[in-house]
Amino acid sequence: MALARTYSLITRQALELLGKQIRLARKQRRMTEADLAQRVGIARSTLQLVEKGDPKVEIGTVFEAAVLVGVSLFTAEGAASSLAPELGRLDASLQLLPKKIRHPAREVKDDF
Amino acid sequence: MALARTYSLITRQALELLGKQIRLARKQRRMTEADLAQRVGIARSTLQLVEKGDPKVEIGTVFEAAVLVGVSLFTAEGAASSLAPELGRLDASLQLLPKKIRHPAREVKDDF
DNA sequence: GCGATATGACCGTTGTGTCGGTCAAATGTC
DNA sequence: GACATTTGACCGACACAACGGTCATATCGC
Repeated sequence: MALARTYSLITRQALELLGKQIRLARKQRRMTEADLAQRVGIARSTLQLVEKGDPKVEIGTVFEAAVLVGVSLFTAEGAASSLAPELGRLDASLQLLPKKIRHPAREVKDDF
Repeated sequence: MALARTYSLITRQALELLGKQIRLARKQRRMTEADLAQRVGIARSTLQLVEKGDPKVEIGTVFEAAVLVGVSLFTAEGAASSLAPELGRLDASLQLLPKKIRHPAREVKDDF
């Protein structure tokens, strides 16, 4: 077997959180696993991994499942039909920075 | 070739947003692609997909990259060392709902 | 209670994402 | 300006995640 990849605590918690949000939202909408899976276009077994917060599922499928049950990805509660404004702001910020980083950051402070 | 999976606009925007946040944060920390990729433990080519917002990368790698450059996943700006409280709340909510959904939700309103 | 069915867990096959490499172009440094 | 280096794009091979199926169990509706 290959060496298992490791994930930070925050990553694992975020994954578990997202999965449970999806599961909760699905139940609130009275959908079965099979039903939601079909809507997302994935197998039921895959949806089970998603709701468990498995790190190895494609991010696109997880996000899509979230959207289909009404879990807002970046915006607070409900609202947010478009993320365009934020995208624009990010583009602007990126323009301000140099396109290439030279100084390969000798030592970065892992303060988190 | 197989039929390409489709993703909703919101999903695509969220993916692009997250990718650009990572890219921005990486540059602000003066890290090169190669540097960050190595830290995350993935190939540079994969990191490029992550920063582009490609839907088919593993969600675990994307989240890990985000964490490593300081992009907060669910909490607002900076803070948030632990997501435990939210997890607890979700668990509580889940307890309140029936464990199994019968009524397979004949028609769900796709209002989004 | 009983029947229907949703869920949890598991498994072999197969499609495909990841790797690691290359090359050209663009950028920042001196 | 010249050089070192980062970035963008691409590719074949391999590892492995998704599929979709099964089975046992537990739960809900009646």
